[in-house]
Order: sequence, then structure tokens, then C-alpha cells
Amino acid sequence: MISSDVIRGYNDTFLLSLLNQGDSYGYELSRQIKEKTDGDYIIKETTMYSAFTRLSKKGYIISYPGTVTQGKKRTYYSITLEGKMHLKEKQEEWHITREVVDHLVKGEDK
Amino acid sequence: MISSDVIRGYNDTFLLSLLNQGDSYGYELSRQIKEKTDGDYIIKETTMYSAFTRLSKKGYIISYPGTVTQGKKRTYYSITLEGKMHLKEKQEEWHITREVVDHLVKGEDK
DNA sequence: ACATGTACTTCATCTGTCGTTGTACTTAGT
DNA sequence: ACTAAGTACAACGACAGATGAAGTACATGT
Repeated sequence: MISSDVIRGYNDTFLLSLLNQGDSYGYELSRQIKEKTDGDYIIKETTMYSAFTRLSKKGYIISYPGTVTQGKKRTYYSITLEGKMHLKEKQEEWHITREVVDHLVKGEDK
Repeated sequence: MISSDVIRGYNDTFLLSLLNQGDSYGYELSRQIKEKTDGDYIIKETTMYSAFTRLSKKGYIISYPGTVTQGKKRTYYSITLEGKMHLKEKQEEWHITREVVDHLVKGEDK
């Protein structure tokens, strides 16, 4: 289990990255995250749905009602062009971040 | 420049990691972070000093007044045994986190 | 009849970060 | 002598993302 403070702010990127592979909806995306990390990271429902609102406001995703319904109605999300551009930036940022944290977390001399 | 939301919660670990190499004080630690990351990450003063309070309350560090003074009086910090244990946990956690984020950020199939 | 799974929503709260401002002393430059 | 810049820390309020708790709604299995 991973402390969420580390991930904070990267949830949006996770969702964008998954949506970049094709439209999907909340429940499905949360299952994908769980699967792809072998259960190491499980996104909280509230975290995810608040991320959707945020990403929509920023214009990174758009939503449309799902036709195929099982239980409650689904809301599908689609990544926009701005969303794709933002994703790319975040992907590049992550590489730098990883190096920085890597270096600072283990107390190594240069 | 790295967005701080990514680093959030890892500032404590950075400071502990640096203190693990020897006692130090705020200003010096902030300079070390800047240097070690080649300016990619600069910790904000307020963030750092609030981290000290937090770490002290948790018993991960202890403080003592500095004798050598240049300008305003220094407060030195020392990592405790609990601090070292916590650091180790966080270091291990980081490795898992890195893999998880790595995997989710780039939209790869398994 | 009742639990479980699907799918989403609202609301209040918490925590770490950040911007702003202030204190206080020293050294270097003109 | 004056001033800017560097050293070193502290207090305060505000913000945003994450969280817990609870609720809505329907379908399926036993």
C-alpha cells in the first residue's frame, strides 16, 4: 500500500494516461489502476470522481452518457487534445521528478 | 522546476535522509537540496520549517541550539532512532511507488 | 428476502504547501 | 556612513487535493 501523499497530484495523470488508450468510465478505470499495479495502488472513489470534475473544468477530458448500462448509469470520459498535451508535459515532468526523489531519498554523495 | 504536489509528503523524507548523514540546520539543508538536484527542486522555507515541527512532534528528529552563529541564531537538528527507522520504511516505499507511477504514467499494456 | 456488485454523488474535514510579512544580525560594496 | 544582499528563522492565513462517511439506484445470485 502506497501512501497517497506521494501520488498526490498524479492521480490526474494516471487517469489521463488510461483515457489516452481509449474512452472509459470511472469504475472501469479504477479497476484498471488496481490491476496494472497488482493492487499496490487503489484509487479512492472520491479521489477519482473529484479528479474527473477537475479535469473537465480544465478541458482535459469531456464526458458523455453511456448507452450500455449495468446497474447505475455510466458516464464515459474522453481525453481532449489539450488533455493529451498536458499528459505529455506531465510524463516529461515525471522523469525529472523521479531522478530528483531517487537522489534525495537515498542519502548519496555526488 | 518541479510541481510541489508531486513531492508532497516526501519533503520529510528528504530532510531525514540528509540528517541521516549528520546533524545540520535549516538553511544549510535547503541549500543541499538545491545543490543535489542541480536547482531542479528548491524547498520553500515555510514548507521546510513546518516539516521540522512535524518531524519533531513525531519524534523523528530533535533540535538543539547552535553555538556557531553567523547572522541569526541557528537551530540544529539530529535524527533519532525512530527517525532512522521511518526513513528506511519510506525509502522502501519509494521503490514501489516509483514502479507504480512509472507504469501508470506511460500508458503501456502489460 | 438479502447480500453483493456495479456506478456514481454529495459533503465536511484534514493535511501539506505556499505567499506574505516580519525579525535580527553580519558582511560587502560604493 | 549608508545600503543591499546574505544568513537564519517564525507566525499567519489561504488553498487544493485527498479522504471518510453516507447515500442513491439498479441488477444479479442464492
